[in-house]
Amino acid sequence: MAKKEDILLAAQENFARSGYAGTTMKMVAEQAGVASGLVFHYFDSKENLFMMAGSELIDTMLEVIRQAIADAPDGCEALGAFVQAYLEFTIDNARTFPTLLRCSPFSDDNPDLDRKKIGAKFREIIDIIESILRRGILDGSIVELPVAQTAFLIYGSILGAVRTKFLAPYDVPGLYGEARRMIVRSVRNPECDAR
Amino acid sequence: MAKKEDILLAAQENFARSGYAGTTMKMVAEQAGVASGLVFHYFDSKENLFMMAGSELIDTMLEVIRQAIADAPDGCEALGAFVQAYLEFTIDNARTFPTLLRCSPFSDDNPDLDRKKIGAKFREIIDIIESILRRGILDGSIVELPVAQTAFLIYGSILGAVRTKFLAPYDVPGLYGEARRMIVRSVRNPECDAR
Amino acid sequence: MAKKEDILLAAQENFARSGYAGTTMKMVAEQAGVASGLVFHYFDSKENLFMMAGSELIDTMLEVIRQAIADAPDGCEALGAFVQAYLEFTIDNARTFPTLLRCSPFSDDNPDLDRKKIGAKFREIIDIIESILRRGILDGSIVELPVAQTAFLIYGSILGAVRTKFLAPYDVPGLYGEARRMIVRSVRNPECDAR
Amino acid sequence: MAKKEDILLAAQENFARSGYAGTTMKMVAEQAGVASGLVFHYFDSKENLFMMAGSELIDTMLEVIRQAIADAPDGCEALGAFVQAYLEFTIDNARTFPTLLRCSPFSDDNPDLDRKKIGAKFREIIDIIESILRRGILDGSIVELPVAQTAFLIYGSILGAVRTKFLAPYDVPGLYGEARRMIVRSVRNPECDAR
DNA sequence: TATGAATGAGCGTTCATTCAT
DNA sequence: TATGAATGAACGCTCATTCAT
Repeated sequence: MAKKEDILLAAQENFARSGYAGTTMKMVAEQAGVASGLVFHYFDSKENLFMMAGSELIDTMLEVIRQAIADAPDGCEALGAFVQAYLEFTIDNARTFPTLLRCSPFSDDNPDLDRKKIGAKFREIIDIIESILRRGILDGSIVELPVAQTAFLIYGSILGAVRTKFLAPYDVPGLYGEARRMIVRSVRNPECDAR
Repeated sequence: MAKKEDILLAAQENFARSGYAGTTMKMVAEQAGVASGLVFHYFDSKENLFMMAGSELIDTMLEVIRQAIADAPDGCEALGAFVQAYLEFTIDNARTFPTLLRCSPFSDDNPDLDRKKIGAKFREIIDIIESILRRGILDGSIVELPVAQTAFLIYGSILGAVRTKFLAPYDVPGLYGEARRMIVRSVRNPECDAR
Repeated sequence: MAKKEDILLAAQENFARSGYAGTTMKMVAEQAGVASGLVFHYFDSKENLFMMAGSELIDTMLEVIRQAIADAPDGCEALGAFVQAYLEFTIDNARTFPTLLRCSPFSDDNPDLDRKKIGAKFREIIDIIESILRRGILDGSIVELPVAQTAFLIYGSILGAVRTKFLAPYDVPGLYGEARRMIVRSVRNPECDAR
Repeated sequence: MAKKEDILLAAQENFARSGYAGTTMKMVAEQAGVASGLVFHYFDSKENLFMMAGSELIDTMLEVIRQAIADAPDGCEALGAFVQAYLEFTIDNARTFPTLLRCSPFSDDNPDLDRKKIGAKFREIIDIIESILRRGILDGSIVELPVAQTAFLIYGSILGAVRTKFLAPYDVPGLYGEARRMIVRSVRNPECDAR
C-alpha cells in the first residue's frame, strides 16, 4: 500500500519537473523504487497516472483553500485570502505543484489528454471564485462586474503569476505579493474601506 | 522557396493544434505536401522548426502591437491598445497562435526545450508593457506601482485569458472585452478622467 | 536469460559478416528471434552491443591462448604455440571471429567507435607476445630484438594472415601453416636447435 | 576539370579520416567546395567515388614502388627497397593513404563493396612481391620458400605495421624500421652476405 | 558544367504496455 | 502484490540519389 503512495508522489514530482511527454513510466518506477509493472498494476496507464497525480493535488488544495476563506469578513477579504492560499500552496508544494499546472484545462502540455474528470475539479475552483465575487458584490466590498468572466480572468491572473514563478526563467522578486494586491485592486469597490 | 513557407505554416498549425510532443515531423511534411526529408533540409531539427515557427509568429505580432500603441494619447490608453492588439492578434491568427503559447517561456509544453533565443523576444513584450506603465505613471493616467512586477502580471493576465479561450473547454462569452477592462481597471488612476 | 545469449551470438555473426555499419539492430533481432526492443533492453545501444560482442570473443580467446602456451619448453616454442592457438581459434570460430577483427584497435571498420575498454584487452595480447619474446631472449631460443616493436609486428603479421583468409577474395592454401613458420623464422635464434 | 580533382582529393581525405560509412557525399562536396550534385555528375555513386579515390592512390603508389626496386642488385635488396618504398609512401601521403587501407581487399571496412576492379590492382602488388621472391631464390639471396603464400604474408606484415601506425592508438617508435628489418630477416638466406 | 531543392527508404532508438512467474 | 523480460509501433533523423534549372 505504501508503494502506491510512493508511486503517486514520484509521478507528481516527475510530471512537475519534466511534463507529461518528458516523463516515462520507467522514470516514475525508478524514483519510487518499484518495478515498472507495479505502476501499471496500480494505475493502469500513463494518462490515468497523470490524472490521479493531478487529482490528489487538487483535492488537497481545495481543502486548504476552503479553510482559508472560511472566516473572511467580506467578499473582498475572501478573495484576498483565496489568492494568498493558492499562491502559498504552490510554494509549500513546489516540487509537485507544476503537475497541477500541466494537467489543468488551461495547460498546453498535451491537448490529446482527456481532462473531463479533472476539468470538473478545476471548475470547482472557478465556482469558488464566482461565489466569492457574488458575496462581495452583495456586501458592497466588490464593484459590480460580470462574475462568470471575472472569475476566469482572476484564475487566469493567478496562473499567470504561478507560471512566471515556476516555469519562466525570469526572477521577479515580490511577484506573488504584488499579484495579490493587483487582483484585489482590480475588483475592489473603492468606496469600501477594506484593507 | 515557397515550400519552405508551406512547411513553416504547416508547422505553426500543427504545433498549435497538437503541441510539441504531439506533432510529428511527418505530420508537418504531409500537411505541407513535401517529403519529410525536406523539412530537415530547411529546418535541421524538430526543435529548431518549433523555434522558427514561434519566432516568425512573435515577430509579426511585435510589429502589429508596436503600430497599435503608436498613437495612444497617454499610458493608460496605450495599455488598453496593447491588450486589444494582443487579443485581436490571437483571433486573427487563431489556427497558428497557440504555437506562440507553447514556445513561450511561460509554457509548460516541454521544459527541455532551449528557449533562450525566443525568450529574448518575449522579454521584448514585457519591456513594452513596462515602458507603457512608466509613461502612464509619468502622465498621471496610471497609479504608482512597481513596473517590473506589474508588467509580468499584466502579461500573465493576458495569457490567462488567451489560455482560457484557446485551450480550455469552457465557453466564456465576452471574455476578451472583460479582460481588457479588468486589466486597465487594475492600474488606472481613478483621479484621471480617461476612457 | 537464454535470449540475451542468443542476441549476443547473432550480433557476433552479423558483425562478422557485414561489419558495424552493415549490420542493423533489426538484423540482429531477427536472427536471434526476438523483438528489436529486447536488444536495446539488454545492450542499450548498437555501439555497446558491438563492444560486448567483441569482449566476449576476446575473453574466450585469451583463455584458450593462455592454456595453449602454458606448457611450452622455451620462448620460441611458446611463440609457435601462441600463433597456432590464435590461428586455430579463428578457424574454430569462423562465423564469429571477424567481429574481433572489426572491433580491434587495428581495424578500419569505424574510426568513430570508442575502443578504449576493448583496446585494453587487445593490449593484453600484445603483452603476452612481449613476455614470450623476453622469455625466448633469456633462454636463448630467440635472437636479441626490440620486444615492444616486435610484439606489435608479430601481431600485425598474424592479423595479416587472418585478414587474407577471412576478408580477401584470394584462396591461398597452406597460408596459416606458412604464417606460423615465417613468424617463428623471423625471430628464432639459428644457433638454437629448436624445431 | 580542376573541380574533379578537388573532389577526388577531398574524397581521399574524408574516406581516410572517417571510413566509407562515416563519409557522406555532402562532406566530400563541402570540403571540395562544390555542390553535391557535381560529385555525382563526375563520379556517379559513392561506391564508385570510393573506388576511384583508391585507384588513383594505388596507381601512384605502384609507380613509386616500381621505380624504387628497379636498381636493386639482388632479390633480397629488392624486397628491402620494396618495403621501404611502401612504408615511405604511407608517410608521404598520410592524409590520404588510409583510404587505400580501407578499399583494399584485406579491409574490414565494408564487405558489401564490390572490390573486383581494385582487387586486380592489389593483386599486382602481390605479384611484384612474388617476382622479387623468385628472383631472390634464384640469385641465392632468399631462402627456398613457397612464394605464393609468402608474398601474401609479407604484404600482410606490411599492412600490419601500417595499421598499427595509422589506426591503432599505440605509439610505437621505430616501428617502420623494425618492420623492414624483420620482414627481410624472415626470408633472407643467412649464407648470403647481404646487408 | 554546376547548383541545391527534393525525395523517401531505412536507420537507431524510445517507451507504453503486456504477461508469465 | 510484485517483478522485469518481452513486444512492436512510432519517432526523429540521415543520406545516397535524382532532376529541373
